[in-house]
Amino acid sequence: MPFAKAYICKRNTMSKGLPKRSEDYAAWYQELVKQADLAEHAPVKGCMIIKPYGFGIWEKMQRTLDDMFKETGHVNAYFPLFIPKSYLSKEAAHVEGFAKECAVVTHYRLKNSPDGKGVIVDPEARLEEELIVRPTSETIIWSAYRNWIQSYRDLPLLINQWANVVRWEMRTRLFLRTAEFLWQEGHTAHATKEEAIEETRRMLDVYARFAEEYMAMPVIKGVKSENERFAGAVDTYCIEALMQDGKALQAGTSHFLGQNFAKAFDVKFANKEGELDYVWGTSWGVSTRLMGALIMTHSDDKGLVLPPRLAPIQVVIVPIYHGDDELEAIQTYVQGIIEKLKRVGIKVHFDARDTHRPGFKFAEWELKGVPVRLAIGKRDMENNQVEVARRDTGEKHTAPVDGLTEHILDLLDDVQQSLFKRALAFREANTRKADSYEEFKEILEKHGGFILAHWDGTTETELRIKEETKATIRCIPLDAEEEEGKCIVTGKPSKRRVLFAKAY
RNA sequence: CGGGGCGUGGCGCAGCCCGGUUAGCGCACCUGCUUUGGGAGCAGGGGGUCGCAGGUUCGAAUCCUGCCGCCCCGACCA
Repeated sequence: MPFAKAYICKRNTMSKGLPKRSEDYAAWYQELVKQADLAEHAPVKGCMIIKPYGFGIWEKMQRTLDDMFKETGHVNAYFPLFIPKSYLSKEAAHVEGFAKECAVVTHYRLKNSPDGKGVIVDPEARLEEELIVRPTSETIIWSAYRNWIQSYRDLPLLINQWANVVRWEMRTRLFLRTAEFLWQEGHTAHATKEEAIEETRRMLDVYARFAEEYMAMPVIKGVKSENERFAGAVDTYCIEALMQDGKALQAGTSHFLGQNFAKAFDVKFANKEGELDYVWGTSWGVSTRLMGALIMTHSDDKGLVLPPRLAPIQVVIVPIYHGDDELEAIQTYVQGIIEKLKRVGIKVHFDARDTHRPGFKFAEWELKGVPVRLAIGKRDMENNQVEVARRDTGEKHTAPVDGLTEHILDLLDDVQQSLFKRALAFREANTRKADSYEEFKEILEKHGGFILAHWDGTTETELRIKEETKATIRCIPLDAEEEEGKCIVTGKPSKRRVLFAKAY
């Protein structure tokens, strides 16, 4: 089982226990990320090292999403990390949005320091045009699309790229907000507005399906208010999830770009009638932030809790033995079990380490969130059974070795479903309606969570609420019912409730 | 950018006020023996330019000056 070995042998801290979520949620999160061996801080401020176990989860996310993108007709490509400074400024709202957090490359050479200590930037080697490290790739991609698109026959253009991007953030947190992060960004071009909007919505649905079916994380699909919209978009759609501490997390966004980038980069096509028109664009992305969402949706005071569909190790087997002979006997005995589990695609790891005792291993695999644990000792072998423990509830039972594979498949499926149901129940219990500003503030202070309230649709009101309560409009839910009401702040008429929360 | 905190073996810390043996503790690591159904015990062992640069002093982890870095909490953002 060499794949699992890399996940377990490199950890450099192993303290007993985590901070309690109820006492210090931020500390719990931070410690969990480190102790479960997902990531650590890099020497560069705001950057992180994603460790093998954390990256293993990300890889599963990537693979699943990538398949979903392919199924919906997209292909992958790769565009450069560096963007000429002039490109960024071609779309007015876009620069405006990103200018404050760009890393800029100004030189291309170092030289030995005159004092003999280390190296310095060679002042002779200044770039003629400075380069921006991409905070997102719309500009460089649309500059290429200009050459790729001439006719309606070139459309739609459905491209995705997996990449790293850099946004120089003031305040960072592992996975949730880092200066450099990994993501995918889809960039599509279409002949009609309707088709582009359809694409925007389709990819939003893909994200929602991924979040719910794989991450077991319920999300609310919605549209952003003007204030929260992506810089350069006409409309920004999003999926919003609720974390265990009652704060909202934007887990993915899909933008309808209108013709904004087409106009900025002069991307025109000839339609069937031979008339020239600007193409319609979309862009959509999810990032390693999903890791943070995953952690904060399911995990508990004992550690990580992973949904089976994204767990790098789905089943761990811990032998309980006296002496080397017994260990060997168990090892032989479980071979058959392991083979069968593998054959149906279950990722299984046999923890044969003789340097740690069972109790230690139990605690460690719980910390790492492995969904199902099997323990096998002499007694079990004699009775042809194993002890089965599920991570999400902590429940243990014994199961016969005969038919174990089917039993485990069912169990993994059950864990997956239960996690989703539990998270959904939590969200429902923490989604409340407020019909006055007083009530709104009270809910926010007492419970946090999502609040559905009427809003007059103006940025002024939105900003005032944000200023006074720290809560923001997470989205206007797509499935919001038509309901006559009055804005909780101004009393002006409103046709539907919007979703508020304090957010990450 | 404001406020707070911290830099001492891999990790977490003590020591610093009040300068003075060989810089200490827990975890981790290595060796051996006994252990193994919920985070093992004993014995032995290795590992440190005390963030960096100056200064004061017979003597600096400790006092002074300057610098650097990181983390946490706020204002902005996925």
